[in-house]
Amino acid sequence: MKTTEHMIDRRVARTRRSLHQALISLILAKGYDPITVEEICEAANVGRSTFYLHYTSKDDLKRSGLDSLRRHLDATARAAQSERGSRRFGFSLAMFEHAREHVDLYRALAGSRGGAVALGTIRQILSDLVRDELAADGDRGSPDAIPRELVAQYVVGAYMAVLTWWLDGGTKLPPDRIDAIFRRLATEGAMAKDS
Amino acid sequence: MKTTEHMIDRRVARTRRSLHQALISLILAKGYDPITVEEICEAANVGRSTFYLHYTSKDDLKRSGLDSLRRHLDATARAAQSERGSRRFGFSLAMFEHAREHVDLYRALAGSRGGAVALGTIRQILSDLVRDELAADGDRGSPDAIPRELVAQYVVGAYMAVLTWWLDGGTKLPPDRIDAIFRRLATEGAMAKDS
Amino acid sequence: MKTTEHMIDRRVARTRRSLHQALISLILAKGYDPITVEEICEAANVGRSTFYLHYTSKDDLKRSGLDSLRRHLDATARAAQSERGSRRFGFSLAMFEHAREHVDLYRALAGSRGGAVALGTIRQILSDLVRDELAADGDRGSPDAIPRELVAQYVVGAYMAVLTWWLDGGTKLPPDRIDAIFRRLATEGAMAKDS
Amino acid sequence: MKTTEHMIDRRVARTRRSLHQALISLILAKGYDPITVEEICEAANVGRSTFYLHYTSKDDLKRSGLDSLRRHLDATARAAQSERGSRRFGFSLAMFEHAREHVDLYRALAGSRGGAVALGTIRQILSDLVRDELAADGDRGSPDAIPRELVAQYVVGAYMAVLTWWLDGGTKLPPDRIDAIFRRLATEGAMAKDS
DNA sequence: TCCTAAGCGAGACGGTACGTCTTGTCTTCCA
DNA sequence: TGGAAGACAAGACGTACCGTCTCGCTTAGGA
Repeated sequence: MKTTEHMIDRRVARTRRSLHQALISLILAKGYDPITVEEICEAANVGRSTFYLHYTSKDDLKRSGLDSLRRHLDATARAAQSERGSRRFGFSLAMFEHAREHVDLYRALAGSRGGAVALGTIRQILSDLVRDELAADGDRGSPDAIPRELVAQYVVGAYMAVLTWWLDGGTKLPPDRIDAIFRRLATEGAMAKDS
Repeated sequence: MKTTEHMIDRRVARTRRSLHQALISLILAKGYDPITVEEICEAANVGRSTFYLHYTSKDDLKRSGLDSLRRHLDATARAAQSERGSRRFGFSLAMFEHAREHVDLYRALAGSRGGAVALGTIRQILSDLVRDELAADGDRGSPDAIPRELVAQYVVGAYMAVLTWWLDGGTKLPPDRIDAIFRRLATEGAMAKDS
Repeated sequence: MKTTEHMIDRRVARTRRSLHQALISLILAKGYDPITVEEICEAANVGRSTFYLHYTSKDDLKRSGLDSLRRHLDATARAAQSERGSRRFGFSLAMFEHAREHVDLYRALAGSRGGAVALGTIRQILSDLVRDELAADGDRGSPDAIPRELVAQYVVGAYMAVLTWWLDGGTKLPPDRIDAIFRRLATEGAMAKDS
Repeated sequence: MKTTEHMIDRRVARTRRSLHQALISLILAKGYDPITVEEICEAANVGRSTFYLHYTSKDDLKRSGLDSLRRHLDATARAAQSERGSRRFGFSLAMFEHAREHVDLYRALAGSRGGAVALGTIRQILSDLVRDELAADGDRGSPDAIPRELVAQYVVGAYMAVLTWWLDGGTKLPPDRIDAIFRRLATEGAMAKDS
C-alpha cells in the first residue's frame, strides 16, 4: 500500500477497456437498447460479477465512456476555438477531424445506427461552446433579437444532423470540406440564393 | 358483410384509445424506456392480456400511434406547403400550429422530456417534405453544389432543435413568431451580423 | 310452459352429447389433464361460450358424464347381484360385460391411457356394492376379524387392477373368462397352490 | 476437478430439499393439481426463477422426488425379499414399515387425499417386484394358467388399496398386523368362510 | 304469417399462471 | 486481492387458458 494507491492494478484498467470496447462493438452491431450486460461481458471476456465490480449498470458503463469523450471534446474544441479565434463556429472542424479519427466510436454514439446513444451528451457539450461563442460575439441588445439559447440550439441541431449524415454516409467528404459546407449553410442560410 | 367489415366494435376503439393515452401520459411522467406494459395497462384500466390482444409490445403501441401522427402530419404539411406555395419551408408554420394544439402529445414525442421517442419518425417525415421542396425548387446542377440530401438534413435537424426548444420552454412564443424566427435563421444564416 | 319444463330442445341435447363425445375422444387421444376447453369445443363443433352455457368447467362436463355412468352401473350391478344372488361378487361379470360394450368409454375412464380419470368414482360405486354384499353375507363377529371396509377395499382394488389390465391389453379374453379368473383369485387367493 | 464434481454446493441441496418439502406439504393441504409453482416457491422461501433453475415444472419436481423414492423402495424391498426369502410377498412388510416412517410423504403420494399423485409410480415398482417373485416361484406351464402379469396386477392393485386404506385411516394398525392381514387375503382369498 | 324468445357462434375482456430472460447481489473458491 | 463462477431473488416479458360478458344471427313454436 505504498504507491499502489492509485496505481490501480493494470488488470483493472485492462478489464475496463475491454468492457468499453465490447460495448461499442455491440452498439455498432445491434444498437444500444437490446444489448445485455451478459453479452457485454462475454464479448469482453469478463465475468458478469466482475462487471458489477466496476460499473453499476449498462448505462453506467456508457456514461463512464462518455465522460472521457466529454473531457476530450471539451478541451479540444475550446482550444480550437480560441486558437483560430476569428472563425465562426471554431469547434466544427476540430470535431469533424476528431470524429474521423475515431469513426467507429462516433458512429456508435452519433450514427443513426446505434440509436443515437450519445446525441444528448454531445449536443449539450456543443451547446455550451456555441452559447459562449455567441455571447462573446457581442450582445447587441437589439430589440427583436432572437433568444441566444434558441440560436445555439438551432446551430447545434443543424450541426448534429450534418455530422450524423456524414457518419452514416461513410465520411466520404474530407473533414475540411464538410466543415466548409456546414459553415456556409450556417452563416448564409440554406436557401441557395447564389451558386 | 354490409358495412361491418371495418366497423371494429366500439369497445375495441375505446380500448386502443385508452392505451395510447395512457402511454403518452406515462411518457410525460417518466420517459419512455422505463415504462412497463403493466403500467400502461393499469393506467388505461385494461387487462394485460387485452393489451397483447391489440399490440405485440410497448413498441408496437408506440408505432401504431406514430402511424396516425405520420398520416396526419404528412397530409397537413403537404397541404400547407402547396397552399401558400411561394413560401420557403411551408411545413414550418403548419407544424408549429399542430404542435401547439397537441402540446402534450408533442412534448411526449419530441420534447427532451420523454426521451425523444419519435424524433426519428418526425425527422423522416420532414426530410421527405424538405427534400421534395428543394427538388422542386430547381437545383441547377451547379458545380460545387451541396448535396441536396445534406441540405435537407441540415434544415430538418435545425428545425427539430427549434421545435424541441420551443416545446421544452413552454411554447411561450406564438406559432407565427417561432415560425418567423426559424425561417429567418434558415434563410439568412445564424450569424446575426445585422438585424 | 306446460310440458316444456324438461323437454329441453333437441338442440340442447345434441350439443351436450357432442361435448361428451368430444371429451372422451380427446381423453383417449391425449389423456385428460392436457385437454383444453377450447379443444373440446372445436372437436364438438360448438362455440366456447356455448360450452359455458351448459357446463361450468371441464371437470363439470366430466362429472356430468360420470353421473350417467354411475346411475347405469349402479342399477345394472345391483340387478345382476340380486338376480344370480348366490354368486360371490355378482357385480363382476355384469361390469366386464358392460365394459366390453362400451370399450372406448371405459378405456377413457379406467384405462391407464387417459390417466384413470374416473377410477375414484368407479371405485366408490363398487365399494358400496361390495360392502353391502359382505354385510349381507353374515357378519360373524369373530374376534380377530378383518375390518369389513378393508376387505371391500382389497376386493375393489384388485378388481380395478384386473379391469384396467384387461382394457389396456385389448380385452382379448371374453368377459366370462376374465370374470372367472378374477373370482378364482378373489376367493382362493393369488398363490397358485394347485393348478 | 478433485472432488468438487458432484459436490453441488450446500445451498443447492438446501434449496431442493425445501422445494420437495413444500410440495408435499401443499399436496397434503390441497391436493396436487391446484398447486401453483408460485405457491411452492413461497412455501419453500425460494424465488420463482430459482425454482426453474432446478426444475422445469411442477411435474419435474414431483418426478425428481419419486426417483429418490423409487431408488430407496426398490433397494429396500428387494433386500427384504431375499432376506426372508421364503415368505410370500416379502415386499409387503418392508413397505408398510417404510410408509409408517414417512407417513406424511406416503399420505401425500398414495393417500386418497393428495389425489394419488404417485400411485402409478409405486404400482410400477411393486409390479416389477411381484412379477419377479412369481417368476422365481416356478410357473409350471400348466394349461389353464392365469397370465402371470395379470396375477401381478391383481396383487399389486389389492396391495395399493390396502395401503391407501391404512394411510387414510390413520395407520392405526401396526405394520405387522396390516401386513399379516394383507397376506392372508392374498393367499387365502377374500371370502372369509372360515377364520 | 309473423314474431319472439331460446340456443348459439364470435370474440372482447380481465385474470391468473406459466416458463423465460435479464438484472443486481452475494458467496465461494482460485490464482 | 481481483477476478470467475454461479446461486439466488426480483420482476417484466409474451403466451395460454380460463370464465364472463355482450352482440347479432338463426330458428323454432305460439300468436
